[in-house]
This record gives sequence, C-alpha cells and structure tokens, in this order.
Amino acid sequence: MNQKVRVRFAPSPTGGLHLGGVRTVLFNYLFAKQQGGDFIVRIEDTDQGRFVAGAEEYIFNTLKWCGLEPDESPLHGGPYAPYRQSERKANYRQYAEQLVKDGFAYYAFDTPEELETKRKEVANFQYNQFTRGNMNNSLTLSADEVKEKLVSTPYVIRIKMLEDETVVFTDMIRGEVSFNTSQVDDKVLLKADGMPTYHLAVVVDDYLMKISHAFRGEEWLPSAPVHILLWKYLGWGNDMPQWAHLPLILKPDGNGKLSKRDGDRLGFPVFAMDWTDPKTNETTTGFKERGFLPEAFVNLLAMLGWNDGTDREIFTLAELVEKFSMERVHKGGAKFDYEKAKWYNHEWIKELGVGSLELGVRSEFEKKGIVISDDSLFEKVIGLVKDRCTLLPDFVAQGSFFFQSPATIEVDAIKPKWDDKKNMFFTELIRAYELSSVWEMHDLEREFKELAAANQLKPGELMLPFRIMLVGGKFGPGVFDIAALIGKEETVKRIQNTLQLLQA
RNA sequence: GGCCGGUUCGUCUAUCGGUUAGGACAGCCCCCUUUCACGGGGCAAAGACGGGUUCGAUUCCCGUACCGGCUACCA
Repeated sequence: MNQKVRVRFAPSPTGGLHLGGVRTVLFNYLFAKQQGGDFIVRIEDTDQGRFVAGAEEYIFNTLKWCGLEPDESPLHGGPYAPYRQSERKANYRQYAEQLVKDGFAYYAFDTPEELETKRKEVANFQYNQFTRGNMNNSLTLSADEVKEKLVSTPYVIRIKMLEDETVVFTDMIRGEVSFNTSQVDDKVLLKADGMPTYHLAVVVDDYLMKISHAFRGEEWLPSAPVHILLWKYLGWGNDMPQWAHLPLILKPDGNGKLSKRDGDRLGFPVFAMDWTDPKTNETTTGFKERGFLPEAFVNLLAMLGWNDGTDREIFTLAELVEKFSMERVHKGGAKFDYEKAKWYNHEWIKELGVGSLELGVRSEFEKKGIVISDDSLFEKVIGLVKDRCTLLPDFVAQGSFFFQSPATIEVDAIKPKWDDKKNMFFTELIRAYELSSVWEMHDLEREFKELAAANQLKPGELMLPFRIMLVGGKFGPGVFDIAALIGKEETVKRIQNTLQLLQA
C-alpha cells in the first residue's frame, strides 16, 4: 500500500481550463495539502490529433492564478519525470505486451475504416466478447498470420474483458459501485501509432508515480472497471489508488454538462482565464478577465459540490484545506449559477483590504486608459467605493470620475427643474468654496447647507444637481466625500462646466 | 437501445428516523440612504411518484418516472 498521499490532476492539453477542470484541481489540491501529501500535474497528451499549442502553458498559468501550485509537474520537475505522457511513450508498450503475454489482452488488426463500416452496419456495435470472435485479431487468426501481420500491418492492443464477472470497487464519494464485465467492451489500450490510450496510460502512470488517490470527473465512472481490471492484470492490485468520481458541473438552464458554448450563449465565463484558440483565433473570456478575484473563484468552485456542514459559505484557501473532506462531496451534479458566482466575488471584494485590491483595480483603470498618479488618492477611492463593486471593472465605473472629469454629464436629469435660483446658488457656492481655507468633507457639507438655507432652497433639491456636476450621473458615494477627495480646484471646475452646459 | 450514476425551494445546499424541513443566491416588499449601492428587516418558495420497513420516514429498502454520464485507435 502507498503510505504517502499523492494525487494528480491529469488534463489533456486541448484548450482552456473550464470550471469543472479547475474544481477537479481544487479538490485534488485540498485533499493533498490537508493530508500533507503531494499534488502532481501530469499532462495527458497522448492524442496528437487533439493537441493544441499553448494549452499546457495556459493550464499552468491558471493554476498559478488560483494559487494551486503543483509539487511536481513538467514545469516544476520532480522525481518521477517526465510528466508529459508523450515523453513517456516508450514506457507503455511493454505493459501492453505483458498483458497480451498473460492472456489479458490481444492484438487487433481491424482498420479504423473496417470498424466504421461495422458500426454503420450493426447498430450499437461493440468490440467485445460477443463480437471479437468475428474480427481480425490474434484470437481469431492463426499464430503464423498474427506473426506476419504484426510486422506488415498496423495494429492495436485491446483488453480482453472477462465473460461474466462483477467488478466492485469503493468510490470515496459514491460508496460501492459495481459493473458486470459482460457489459464493458474490449477497449483499445495501445493505439496503432504506439501511443497508449487514456486507459492504459492512467493506470501505468498512476502506478509509476505512486498515486494514492485518483480523483476525476464522473464522466470517467463507466471506464473505471477497465482501469481496475488493468491494475489487477498488471499485478499491481495492492497499490491501486482510492477512487473518487466528482459530480459534474451542469448548464444553468436546460440540462447537460456545462460547456464553453453555454458561456458564450448565456453571457458568462466558463474558462478560468481568457483562452484564445490558436486555430480560429477566437478568444473566450475567463473569470479572471471578467474581474473575478482568485480568492472568490476558488471559493465558489469549492462550494459547487461541497460544504462544511454549516451555513458558512466564505472560505479562504487555507480554510478549505483545513475543512475539506471527500465524504462531504455531493454525488449529484450542480447547475452553475453565475449570479451566485458574482455574489462570492462581491463578498471577497468587501472582505479584502484596500492593499490586496490595489493591483487588480489599477490594471482595470489602465485598461481604460486612466493613469493613476496619486497613490494615496487611489487608495482612498478604493476604500470608498469597494462595497458597491461586484466585479473588478466596477471600480472603474464607480471611481473613474475621481481621476478625470466625467466624460458625459447627464444634464437632462437636472434640466427640467433648473432655474435661476439654483443657478445663483451654485454660482455663490463656487465663490464660497474658493474662499474656504480647509477642504474637508464636513465643512463642505456645512457650507453647502448654510448657503442653501440663505437662499431659501432645500438641500434636497440641490444634492442631485451637485452630484451630476461632480460625477456625471446618478451614482457613486456621498457627494461631499467626492468633493473632498477631488479637491477644491477640480470641484469648482466641474460646477462651472455644468453651469455652462446648462446655459447652452 | 445498453450500462452506470443522480433526484430537498427557480438555483446552490443543511438535515446522518422524530425539525414549524434551516441557510445562501435570485425574486418581491419595507427600512436606511436627499444619488446608486452597501446594510438591516420581512414575504414567497422544496422532500419526483408509488410501494414497503418502522410507533414514526426527506432520511433505510424496492419499483417507476425524470435528469445526467458513458457507449471512439478522445480524453
């Protein structure tokens, strides 16, 4: 038995990492760290047809952003290198051959075309114990023919499933799961190009890398018997990892597994970070670029299928490491709810201090071409505005007017009720503010109200116009907070500007 | 079609045989706020169905329905 906890995330580099993928990483990571174990990332690039340039790099960037750094990987190195299956190609054949020798597998010479026509002829055709006797393989051909074909034609190696046996295993989430071998087909283990299929490769590499617990999506459950039999046939039964098949993340509407298309369709990200398909040059936006904080992203993913048994919903990564338990992971899939996802981000924005927000917020401003030169003002603005921001770009919407004059002034909001009295008031306000020696929120408010009273105007009628002048629209923090922060000169300038606009 | 898995408010979920079935998101209402939010308070909203087992089932068992996954020389 393996003593040390070692888990692995084994993605195939075919595109962006979506919610389900990152959650699988997360649960692996949480379990490993809690048990003082190792978290390994192994790249399963055995299908050269589906390989996508840049996908591997993307995966590691995503893990870095989420704070889920592997202990071993092609990037981080480790004692079981290489961690890319394409680089381990030479390993697999011997095990497949061993299985043939031991009678657990056989050579098959049927071409992909032959199989395809077969599948067209016979509905639901399966290459299994009932059909393999009619196919081209080392079970039906004479020894000489096999020997001849082995050198002259391409071939695959297929597992030879037992006739009628029950394969039982205990899943950490689902409990006992069993399959009858008569229902599972003779899966290809080694492809004609010499590459292993997933089935062979996971088993061999999990064994070689001493993996103690294998977590993966529920879509793998049906092939679990193949893998379990392989562990047995290869003689490694005692070292087999414990399995856990994670529930799927489903579409918010309708049914089915969440896919990239759903995000496009429903207008929310499904990838962790922006992903640009090198073939089409199409970019799919990610949670990061949408303005999610990694803390929130990790948090919301953890709660999709797991909870600590209390009403608590906000957890740091460290807290998740402490509280996580596979026993509390759900069996059923969860529909993804983008509104709830945003709520997590909002909670995290409120939770985090100005200092932790600064970097991300700054880059949002830069994206919009707004240069922040006054750091102390910047920090004050973040503090003033953060409670009303859900996503990082909201900081720009809520705070750009602190750094530059509003692009547009909604004069229409005040025009209908505008009159000479108000015009006079603001003209006098300019004078009064220009004369003030201190520039502090409470004083500004007091002066404002005194002047209103002197002009027999209710402050209520003047607040909105004043806000529009400073902000450009009906939103933002308290007006006097804003005036105090942007300073005398700027306040006066904005009042004057709007007064002119109202004149026109 | 076959195999496997799943099923509590619209959504995410709590409950490990006895509860007015709890919380959160979204929705609606009110308060706060002379903006928009935040915040506070409230309303509405659920055990798929049918059988068992039991003094008692959301909880255990069986069946049905529904949903999902898989059924490739893809992972």
